[in-house]
Amino acid sequence: MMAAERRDHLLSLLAREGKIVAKDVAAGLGISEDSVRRDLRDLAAEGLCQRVYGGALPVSPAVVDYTARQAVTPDGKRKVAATAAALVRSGSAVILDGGTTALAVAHALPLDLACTVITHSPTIVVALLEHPQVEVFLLGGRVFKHSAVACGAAAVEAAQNVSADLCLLGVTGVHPEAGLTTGDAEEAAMKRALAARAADTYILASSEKIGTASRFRVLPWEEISGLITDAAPHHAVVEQLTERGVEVLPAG
Amino acid sequence: MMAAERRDHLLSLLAREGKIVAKDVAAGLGISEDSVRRDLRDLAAEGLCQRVYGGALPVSPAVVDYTARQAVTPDGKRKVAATAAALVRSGSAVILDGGTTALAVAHALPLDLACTVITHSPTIVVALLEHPQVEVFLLGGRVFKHSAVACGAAAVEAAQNVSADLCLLGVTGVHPEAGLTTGDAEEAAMKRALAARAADTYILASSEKIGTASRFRVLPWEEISGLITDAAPHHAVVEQLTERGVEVLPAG
DNA sequence: ACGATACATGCAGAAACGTGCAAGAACAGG
DNA sequence: CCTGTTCTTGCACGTTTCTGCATGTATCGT
Repeated sequence: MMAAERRDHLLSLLAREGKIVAKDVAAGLGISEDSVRRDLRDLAAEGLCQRVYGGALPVSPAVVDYTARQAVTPDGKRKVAATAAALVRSGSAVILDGGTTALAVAHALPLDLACTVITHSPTIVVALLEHPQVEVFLLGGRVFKHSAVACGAAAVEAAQNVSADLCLLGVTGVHPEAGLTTGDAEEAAMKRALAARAADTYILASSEKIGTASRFRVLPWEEISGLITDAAPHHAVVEQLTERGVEVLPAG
Repeated sequence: MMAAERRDHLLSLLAREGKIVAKDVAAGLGISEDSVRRDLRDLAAEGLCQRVYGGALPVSPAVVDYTARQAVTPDGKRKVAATAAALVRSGSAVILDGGTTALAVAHALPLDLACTVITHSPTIVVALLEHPQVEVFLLGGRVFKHSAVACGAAAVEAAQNVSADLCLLGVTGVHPEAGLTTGDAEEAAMKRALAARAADTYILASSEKIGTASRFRVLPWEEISGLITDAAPHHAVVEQLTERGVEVLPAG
């Protein structure tokens, strides 16, 4: 069991169980509590968990930070969402990812727009309830608390049964070398499955995502139709992407 | 149960119930009252709650969403929900219907309960995000705007792939002759599909539903395990149901 | 006013913690 | 192949924190 492996184990355990008890993990993995404590200390230093007496807890309970994120939609996300919403034509079918930016897109859709939205996010569904003309198809599966979307084998399978004109994907990292990335492997797989079911795929990337990379690759540049961002067109990373042939739609 | 975990528990309990009784919490968590009091003292010192004799209250009673929720969730539904929530055992799998009563059940589940909830309601999923220990499986399908649940062939098919110990169904009509009814044919079919996947099925029926009937039959009396209602046990219709062999669980 | 209950405080055992240290593995450079 | 370095890991030790109990005090309901 290597150190990095242990760290991953701890993080996934934290995501899955909502807490970590140092003693139990040590016993479970057959390593000393000291190592567990050391790892937890490091993770806490990186802001990936909150150290408490006896173990660790998520930085802030998944729910809390989700609702908190939901409370305020930063200006950048709103601009990106508005530009993305403009891509949705009346009568078309669009696959909408989960996450706060996608949620902003749902809110940004014209109230009288008639289209079909396919999503794996219950939050998006709830948001679209106030769009009477929008037909919603929900992809089911195991719900990942962290991002409040359906993931896993069942969700991917459900995605195989739909097709759409457009797919709007959120990611957490947009990097010239690393490509489009997100922090969870299951989510990455789900996003790939969604993108594969649409004729065109656009990435929603508010400026703070530009130039950063997360752990898991979602898609290579070749497989997306374009990137929607509010970052300045002359931004170094954006220019690099344009050179690579990525179509960048400026938002704002 | 770690100290930090306990604090979180207390805070969420406070947010949900609007008050904390030290003795009850101590008994509920199986810890000494001293620990609870110590925690409450600390929380009060941080301004996160207001210490009072016997327990604690929120810092500002106005911000408690409990009161707001209480306003929209009638007393009857809350009682029914609480009784239904008590049926859910730790580690079990429960199918939860859509609708306001089922939503009340989701809110009534203990925050530290570990179980699996299967539902076709995005609203329920969102509500359960604040239950870190609850594993949620979402059944996808075409979303019916009227009741905000997934219905139709895809949803019924998705339901075929799950099994549960318990199914909690809401209906709009409970009538001795007409049986259990609801206002939409698709929803009725979906409820049937859900009930078929659980070992036991209980009906959530706040008192205003008793004695009324809607257009579409959901299930015959024989196929349910019981009825949870806040209607008086000597209510004419309830007595009739009891005579028919329906197990009635009083909520109150 | 009085009994019952809740409370604060002090205390002791237990558990968790941080730190220093040494043994071992991985690795680079000679 | 050897050697020095660095990193990791487990252990030992002293320290801190937690928790339940006991004691005495404060507060509540009647």
